[in-house]
Amino acid sequence: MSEQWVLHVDLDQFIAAVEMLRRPELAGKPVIVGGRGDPTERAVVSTASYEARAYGVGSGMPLRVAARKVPDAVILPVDHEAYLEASEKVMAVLRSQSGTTVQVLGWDEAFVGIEARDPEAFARQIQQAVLAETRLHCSIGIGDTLVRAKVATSLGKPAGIFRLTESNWLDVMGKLPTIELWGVGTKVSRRLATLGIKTVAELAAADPNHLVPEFGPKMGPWYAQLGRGDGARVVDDTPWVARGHSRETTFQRDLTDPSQVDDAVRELAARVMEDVAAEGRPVVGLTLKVRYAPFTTRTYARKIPETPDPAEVLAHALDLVAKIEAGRPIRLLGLRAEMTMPDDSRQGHTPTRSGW
DNA sequence: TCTGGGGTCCTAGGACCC
DNA sequence: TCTGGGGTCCTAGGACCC
Repeated sequence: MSEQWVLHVDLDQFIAAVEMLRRPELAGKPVIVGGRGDPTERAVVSTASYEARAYGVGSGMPLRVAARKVPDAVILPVDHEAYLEASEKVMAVLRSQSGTTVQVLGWDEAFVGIEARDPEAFARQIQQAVLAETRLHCSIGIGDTLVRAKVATSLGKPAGIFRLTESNWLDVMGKLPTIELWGVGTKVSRRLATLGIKTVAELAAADPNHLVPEFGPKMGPWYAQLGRGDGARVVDDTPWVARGHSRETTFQRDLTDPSQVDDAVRELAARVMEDVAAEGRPVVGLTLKVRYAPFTTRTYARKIPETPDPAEVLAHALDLVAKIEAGRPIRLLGLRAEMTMPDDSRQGHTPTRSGW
């Protein structure tokens, strides 16, 4: 009997692997990709090769710190186009396998819905096809829900396959801390601990209503469901519809001059509106994000009358700039444009937390 | 030597209306 | 003079993911 399965395909050290493909001499070396490849600049690590991770370098770490930890690391600039191109090849391979439904989650990962008697055999076939077509290795999680497939992948890394279903979920995951769950980070795991919930098993056993006072009516029950590995079982390949677009820049030297801030907003608005225009949808809201040095972040948001006109959007953006605290040095400036949804409702694929 | 850039969603609190 | 609830909209902030 064939059954429905969810596969979660995740490329191993994707960005570093792509760099090694075009520079084979890097294989086996500690490779760090981040920013413009200059460790003296304000930037963070996008990906580190397994060799670099052995020194304690991970993504999100300041590039300067990473460079200090691994003095002989090869540090490369981020090359979005190259990763996008590699990603599209991988996704094409996944779609080309017969009977697959592919839901892309990012450059280097996707859910793949299949019907199979032997999902491990199917997964091996995918790994071989991806390797043959792209020379990239991937790990695959197999699950009866999206959440279990996603979590299973990390147990199969690197280049492995792991199956998590209702029947072995608690055996495998029960004793692990809640932070191992996808969607539970440092803050939430700490708040769960104050309720006496430290492990996945404890979360799975929690009464959803007991979590509502702490996390609210949606998130409370959702965390309880996560603990059980429960959720959607069907991979949804409906095309993605973006809710908005944003651009951010971090200034290498803090900005204090208001005219410089104005110029920066003009530039960000222009770049954001390029993306918006490409979709031909109007803008309905704006958010300006400011990081005051050293590390306070404030957001200023505003609904605006629906418009597709970049000049109008810019005018509203410059209006928001007036809210910036005068005289405080600015380190990061971001601008986000929210767009209408088709039919003015949420259509297309919506991987909301509650939906998963 | 402090902390990127692109996203998503949820919650709280105030304003306002009936 | 004092003050009900319910509902919606908006803004700000938080949390998480890759």
